[in-house]
Amino acid sequence: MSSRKITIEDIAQKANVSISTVSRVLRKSSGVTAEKRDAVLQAVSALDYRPNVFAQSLASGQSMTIGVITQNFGSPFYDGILQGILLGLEGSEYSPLFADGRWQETIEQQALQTFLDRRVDGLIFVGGQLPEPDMVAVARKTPLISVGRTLTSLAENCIHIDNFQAGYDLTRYLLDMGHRNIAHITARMHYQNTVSDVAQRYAGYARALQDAGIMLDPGLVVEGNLLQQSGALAVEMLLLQKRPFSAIFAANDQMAFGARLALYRRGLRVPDDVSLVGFDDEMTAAFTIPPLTTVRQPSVEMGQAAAAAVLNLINGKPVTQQTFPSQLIVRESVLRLR
Amino acid sequence: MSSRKITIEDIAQKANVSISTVSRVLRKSSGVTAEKRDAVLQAVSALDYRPNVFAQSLASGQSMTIGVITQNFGSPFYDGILQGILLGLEGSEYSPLFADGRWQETIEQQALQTFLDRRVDGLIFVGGQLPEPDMVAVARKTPLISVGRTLTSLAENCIHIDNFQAGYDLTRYLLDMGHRNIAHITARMHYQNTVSDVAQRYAGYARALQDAGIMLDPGLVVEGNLLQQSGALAVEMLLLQKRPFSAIFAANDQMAFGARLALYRRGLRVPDDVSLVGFDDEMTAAFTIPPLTTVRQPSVEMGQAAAAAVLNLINGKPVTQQTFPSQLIVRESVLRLR
DNA sequence: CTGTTAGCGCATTCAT
DNA sequence: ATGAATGCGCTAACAG
Repeated sequence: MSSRKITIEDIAQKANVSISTVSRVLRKSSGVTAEKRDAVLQAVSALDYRPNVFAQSLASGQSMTIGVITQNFGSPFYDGILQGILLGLEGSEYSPLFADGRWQETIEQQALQTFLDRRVDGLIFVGGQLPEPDMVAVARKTPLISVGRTLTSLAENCIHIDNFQAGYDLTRYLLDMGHRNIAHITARMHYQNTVSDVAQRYAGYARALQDAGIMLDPGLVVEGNLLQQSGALAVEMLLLQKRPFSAIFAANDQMAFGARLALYRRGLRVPDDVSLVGFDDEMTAAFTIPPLTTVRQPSVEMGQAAAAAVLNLINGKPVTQQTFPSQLIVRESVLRLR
Repeated sequence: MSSRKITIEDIAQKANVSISTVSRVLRKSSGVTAEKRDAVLQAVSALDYRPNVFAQSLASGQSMTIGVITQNFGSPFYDGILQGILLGLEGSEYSPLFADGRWQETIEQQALQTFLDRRVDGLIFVGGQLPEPDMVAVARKTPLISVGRTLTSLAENCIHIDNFQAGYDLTRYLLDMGHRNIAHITARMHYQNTVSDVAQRYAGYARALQDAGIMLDPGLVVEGNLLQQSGALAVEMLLLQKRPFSAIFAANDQMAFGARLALYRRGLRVPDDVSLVGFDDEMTAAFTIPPLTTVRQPSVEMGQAAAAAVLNLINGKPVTQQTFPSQLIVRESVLRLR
């Protein structure tokens, strides 16, 4: 490997200018003669020059990166958001750095630290477990946006759908289909002082029942942990209660899948014996048997919005809380009664 | 924000030593008096000092990072590999940088370029579309490992299962269950001069039939694109052929899910009318109706191996091609005939 | 508009 | 064993 790394100086020489001029055309800052500019550009492509990002960052104090911390690379739903972020960052001078918190707070903490060490200019959390005070502390130093998790003390920095409304509408749909005994599979609703999105879904469910003059039966509300397995367990518990129910509203698709399997194991058909609805519209929801009725969050758009928001924050512009509309996706997992 | 960023110099002052000494204890290099070492360490934690990675990298020429390029953050299978990589890197001085190629060559190319610009010390490709010559060129400059994609001219740098054997075993299993007319849903088998993993699966399928004295019926082999939708289309095509088949072997779970839906739409029951097997053992495979028989690749272990391998390459140690065993996961989607 | 110069924060010789 | 000095490659005043 004889080819020494080429630097800005090589370009300067080949273009017969000073390194500052080279820097100028590269950073497209103040005016430079078209002539010199072309010469520089030519030299750059001729020598296939790539600026050293470390030197750049060290000198400028900016890393031109945005750290994205998600909780699960394997989830199709979060994946949509990541796609959106990618899209939203396209064309901006910033490039994303990804990390996966794996739903474990220590790992998330590490990821955050790594990003902070890398001097990211902005942060996007997709979900997350970190205590809200920590988030606030970070936000004070670094522009921060949260998607899919609502931070009460950082409301403007959050991007989400109206989970209450969505939960209400979904329950309302089941009611309209003639269901009266609607079970609900939720998940831990509070974390530190953060009210999670599933809590809002639950609240919507409760309100819809109330508005319909139906007494909410606490025995029909069971708690899972958002994973498939817990959905199956939830159904087992539900069945143990011996309380009748004709429909199940799972707070996310994963748990709905688990519930689906448990029902199958018990010989209960969907939707003939029990109707089932989920939440998130994961990719596979359309391919289950039967295809699952669920709620779609505009994840890609939300990701784009998140990207746009950090960019704004970085540029000192203010951001306002953004609520996106969700959409009821009606498929075949719900039976019309009577 | 009065607190100016604290640097190595602040530590040096507080510990009454020179910055070089501080640097020494931090880099755990040559001997330093226990006394001074402790003083430095104390100052470090007292001031909560975090070295500037850019300065470090600029001065040392190393970034202490490993770039991981995957093709789909949303796939549970790839997710296992990423988990493994995380595990394998744990404790090493290197931290991973993730990027998602989104199955698009241009994006993958960009991600690679970004990593190269960031001077990653090593690269791990999880799947990928880049032309093999490009990969070879990159490998010449930067330690590189490929997981889930076999590069013929970079064999030692690849980590995979024996896809031929797995395809053979899976087909053999169907034969043992009494099936004679076994359809196969595959995918594009060649990309540039790379023989893809699904091609090996197909070869195993073909050989198993041959060994069983069964003539392979080309009409029973259809091509998809690894996505769910294509599995559904494949079944439609299969049905159009009017050729009888009692089982379908899809080259991956995603296509199996699609096939499952198409069968459902056609009123065909699984496994009563048609048996179905997939490949990859994605998380949801266990939660479909019925649960899907498939092949599990030890993705986490493969990820760990990949991490270990890059680390070795970085340290100048040689690596050898690694083939992992796969495991047949028998579930309820296959009917024993007669 | 353009060249010169001084750091950015740290690793690393080179002396001592 | 330790400190002083040099430079990594680039940006950003600063002069001109």
